[in-house]
Amino acid sequence: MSTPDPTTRDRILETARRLFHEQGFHATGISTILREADVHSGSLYHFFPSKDALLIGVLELYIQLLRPAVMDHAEQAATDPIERVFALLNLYRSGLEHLDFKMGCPIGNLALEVADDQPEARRLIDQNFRNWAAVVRSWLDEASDRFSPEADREQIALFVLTVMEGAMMQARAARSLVPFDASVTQLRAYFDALSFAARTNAHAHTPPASHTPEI
Amino acid sequence: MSTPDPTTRDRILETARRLFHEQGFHATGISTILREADVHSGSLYHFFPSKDALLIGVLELYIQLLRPAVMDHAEQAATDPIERVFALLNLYRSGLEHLDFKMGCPIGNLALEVADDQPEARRLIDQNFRNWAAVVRSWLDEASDRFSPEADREQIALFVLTVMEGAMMQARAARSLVPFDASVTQLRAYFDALSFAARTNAHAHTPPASHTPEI
DNA sequence: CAAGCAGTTGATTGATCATTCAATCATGTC
DNA sequence: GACATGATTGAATGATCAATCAACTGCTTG
Repeated sequence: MSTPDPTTRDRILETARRLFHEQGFHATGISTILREADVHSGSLYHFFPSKDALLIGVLELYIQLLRPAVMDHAEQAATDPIERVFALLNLYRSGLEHLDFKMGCPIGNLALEVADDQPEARRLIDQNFRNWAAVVRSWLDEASDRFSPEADREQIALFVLTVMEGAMMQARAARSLVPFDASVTQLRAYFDALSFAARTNAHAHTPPASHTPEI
Repeated sequence: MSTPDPTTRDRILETARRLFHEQGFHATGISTILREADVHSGSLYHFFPSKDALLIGVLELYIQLLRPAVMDHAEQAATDPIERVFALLNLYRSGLEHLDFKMGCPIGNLALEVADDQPEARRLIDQNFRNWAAVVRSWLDEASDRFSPEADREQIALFVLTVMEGAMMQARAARSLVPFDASVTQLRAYFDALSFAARTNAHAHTPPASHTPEI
């Protein structure tokens, strides 16, 4: 009912998306995609002129999936905007656990595998990252009362993405949630400190914002 | 003088290391390694029985390179242990800039590309991460006066690695230092907050260490 | 000088890679 | 029912992949 008749194109995209996530882009052969999607090569090349074009299609699919497959679940898991940030991180934590550390963030995986000779794919990976951080940013803005006016919420949103990706990478390598939980715990402590600073920002004892590099 | 006759094995390892970093593991063909190292296939397979074994050799090489090629430079760039942490991050920043965002952290790249069917490689990637974090941990311990006793310096060291890897990934995707600098700035603010909390830890107004998940 | 052996040569293997394309099928239009 | 168009079939292409191996070289040791 909800998915009455997936198009051939959709079946190719979904299979490629899954295999790129499971095995990586280079490690996934076209023949495997054809077999698992139950499609012949001519059909694939009818819709996607090359493997690179297929990757672009997958990255566009991920842009569409961000809200329904990721962010909606985080928003459902918590109502407080700050708690939504950590609910989001917890979604990725659950993914690690359930898939036995075999797969990390699909965009992160592609980000490090896709070389510079695929500029369009690189651009779409960047767009995925920007959209992800923009949702976090919107949550932070909802909780603007818990940040001091000097706190750069755009930077903090990028920082949350940084922590998620770095924590996923370490957890996969260690096949353990320890580094992931450690990173999230430290991020939580930072958020607590920011909130504390916001509550006492009229005083003189706020931590100095020194060492901020020129950008 | 300093490198007076690299052995064939060393030449293979160094070429493979460079190409894996530039292009990734799967994207690098044996034939390319052979050409650029000026070696014939039999010689390569005399030392390394398979491409996977070559990857293991490269990862062991990286373990050896950590101190002389990375950490020594960070220690030379700053004497204060906390500043060494940020000097280390600045080394990676320089790498991004210098190489036009084409290459990130070689270990991080491999961490996301190497699948679970190469358990020995995965273990060595984890070892590289652990050694990296252990050096950071040793610096944090040197500056233990700037952390409150409750601050978990082991977790913080893992957190620094998380931030480095996540920031490198985002910077590469964006082809911009903005997300990298944003992440480092936020990490610096966290360190400042930790230091501030340590200086005032006798008071009642320290941020609550709530929401720490059980591990 | 003989024997042994680590190291090297380089052609060759079969498998798999991404991609092509002429033929065929399904569907809607005039 | 003729025609056009989009979609599908599936065998075939040449390139490249990792890996093999018998022959050969140069050095060391007795």
